Amino acid sequence: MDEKFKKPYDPAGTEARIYAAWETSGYFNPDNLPGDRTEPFSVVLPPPNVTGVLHLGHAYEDSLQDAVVRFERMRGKKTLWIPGTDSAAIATQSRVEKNLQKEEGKSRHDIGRDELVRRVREFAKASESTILSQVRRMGASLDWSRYAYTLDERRERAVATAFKRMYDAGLIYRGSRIVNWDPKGQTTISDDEIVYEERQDTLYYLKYGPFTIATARPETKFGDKWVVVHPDDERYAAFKDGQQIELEWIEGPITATVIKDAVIDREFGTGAMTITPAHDATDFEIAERHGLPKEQVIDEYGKLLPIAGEFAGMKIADARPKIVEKLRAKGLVAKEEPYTHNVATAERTGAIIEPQVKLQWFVDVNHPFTLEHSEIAGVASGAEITLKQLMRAAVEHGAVAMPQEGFRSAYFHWIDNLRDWCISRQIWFGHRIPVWYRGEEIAVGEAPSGEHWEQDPDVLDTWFSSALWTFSTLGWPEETADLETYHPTSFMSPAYEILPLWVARMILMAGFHLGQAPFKTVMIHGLVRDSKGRKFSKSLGNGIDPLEMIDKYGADALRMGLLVGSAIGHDIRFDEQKVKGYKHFANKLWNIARFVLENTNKESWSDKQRLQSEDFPYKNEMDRVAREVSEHLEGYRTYMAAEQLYHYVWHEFADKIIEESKGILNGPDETAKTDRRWLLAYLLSTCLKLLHPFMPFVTEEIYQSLPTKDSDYLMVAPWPVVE
RNA sequence: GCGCUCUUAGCUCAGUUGGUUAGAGCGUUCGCUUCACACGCGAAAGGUCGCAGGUUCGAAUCCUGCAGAGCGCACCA
Repeated sequence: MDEKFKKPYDPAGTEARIYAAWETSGYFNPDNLPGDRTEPFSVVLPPPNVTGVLHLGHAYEDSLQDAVVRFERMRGKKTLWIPGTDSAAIATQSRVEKNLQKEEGKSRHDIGRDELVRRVREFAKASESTILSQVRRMGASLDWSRYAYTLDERRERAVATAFKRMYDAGLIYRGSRIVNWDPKGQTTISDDEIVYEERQDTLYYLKYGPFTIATARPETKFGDKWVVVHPDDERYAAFKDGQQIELEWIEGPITATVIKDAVIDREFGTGAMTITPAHDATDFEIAERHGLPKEQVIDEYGKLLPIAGEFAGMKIADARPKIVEKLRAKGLVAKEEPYTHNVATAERTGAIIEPQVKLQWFVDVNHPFTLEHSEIAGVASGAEITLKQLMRAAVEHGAVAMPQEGFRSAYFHWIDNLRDWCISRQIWFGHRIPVWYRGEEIAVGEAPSGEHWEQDPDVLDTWFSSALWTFSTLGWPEETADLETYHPTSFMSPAYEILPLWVARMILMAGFHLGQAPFKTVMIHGLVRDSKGRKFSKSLGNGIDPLEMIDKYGADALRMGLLVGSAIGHDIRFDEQKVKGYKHFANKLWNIARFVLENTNKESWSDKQRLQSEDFPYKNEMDRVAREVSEHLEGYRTYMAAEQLYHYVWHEFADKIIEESKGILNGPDETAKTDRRWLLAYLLSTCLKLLHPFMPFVTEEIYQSLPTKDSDYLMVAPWPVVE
């Protein structure tokens, strides 16, 4: 027996060495796997932010996916797990900008676009190694030879190609539309990047000629020349659609027009409102329907424009009380009441969103196109379809299996409410929009030859490139062997937070560009929270560094602590005591190995002896566990599999079988001894294999000390096959 | 307003398609330096599975209603 077993298991002294050995073996790359493997199994890692550090959410995600990947690899599949990082454009740029301001007192405009982009790239490159080495410490069996970055050259090509093809199909268009403008970040953001916050404000009832209108935003009202009521509202039956009224308004007398539109909620306020098409989505739609102009009142910095008369140049917050004062003085305020409502804020910057009309690029989700080639169940090749319908069909007919009912409904609910996706962002770091202008001319896809072409200054929403991830990582748009073999990918396990942001858009992109699902099964997981159920956040100071947990208890223990007893899809409360418990379990396994190795000989491991009859129940029981664990893993019930193994190893194998073996091994019956030794060897080797997906390090370390092995590494040892 | 999830032992949670005395970890109590392991061993206490109905031979599990907790989406003039 190896001397190392005389001391307790030491994860810190083991894990780095084992991981390095795995990397050297080349087995993370499916091209090097032993045996004749035909059936592929592929997963892409949800790419962490390139400048980020590993948090417990990643740790959980890595544990979950690695368990599945290792299981499939041992089962003999051609298994590929692709690592990558995401540029997280807005987050990364704003971090560099913050540093620039702090260290040099400069803004991005001081150093210019090229210099800023250069610095952001540099910063991203410098921090890349941190997150990658941290993912390694979790034991993740990723094929590093296929590492991808959302902003590298190949992905750049994929993005430009995707953009062009969608543009040519009429699915990407440029238009003046009302968008979510973040005055602090100075960029548009998508609907999914908005967080609603409850605020206490005042609802002002203003006299508007014969009407009284309610508003929370008097500062937008300067240009309001239309008053809208519901067509069936009897209170306003006397007014006709299109009727003109002279009235006194903020800056003097104006001519207002009555409009009737069914979008009005008769119950709200007085049932009459004036509209500000340039700064409100609903108002914009009304204006579109009735062909009204949309005059800008507030600029990109949240300041009032000249239309606001003496208030021009003021910030909204400063202007509002002064405007109300003036309205009061003119006797135009009928009533004021406290008002609780939700205010849209930007997820990143926290700024209040100012809807603005802007010329932006959009993905049209309702434009019909012909899907020439389709492998998606329920969608025929050559079908006329919209992106929205395609996204729905892929899940509805099972091309993407979404076994969790609740998330399926959430997905459909999201699809049904989906509007066109604004994909342009007014920042500098990211995939620049592949469009060039020269006067009225436009070139899409590649830079055109000839002079005086100007590239669009905006960059693409980071989720545009992320949405291509399952196939851009496999070499698309080239028709690579990888793409042929590994797409659609087998499995995806993202957090529910990014179901719409990412999952749905991957389905959109893979559907349009390949006529395939991006993945066959998606298992959505929950969030890791602190012991009180709160989200981890900097402001709460409740962060837990997974690396610290690994240092203290080992990666195996952390993995088990995150996986056991946490049903996929539900939030997890992180419990350090639980992790500690699994450190003990790793040590228990270590001591089981010590006992078995001390009490067996080489023959016990190589000879396939016939078992004594009373030993058969033990073998059968082990085989039953192996079968159930396999079934659980096949159904992605990792939490069940891990728990069952824990229970079996500790309370059956150790507590009962080993205890009983002591008597037999010290007894007189030589045949019984031989059979028992064989049993112990059989049980240990089977348990190591079954536990390997969950606790790869300790199991591999023990496996390396076995007298005979089925393969050079446990990582590629054949999974116990049981009828 | 629409929708989703949860409510099981002191705490944190499992319990896949309904089937024998409802499980785990931690914690608690008692006893053990027993020759694999004190990162351990042995034993014990602890639950009318949120409440009320229903379906069924049988319900923690399915259906309906109610209560509480959390979350998402929409509206928000």
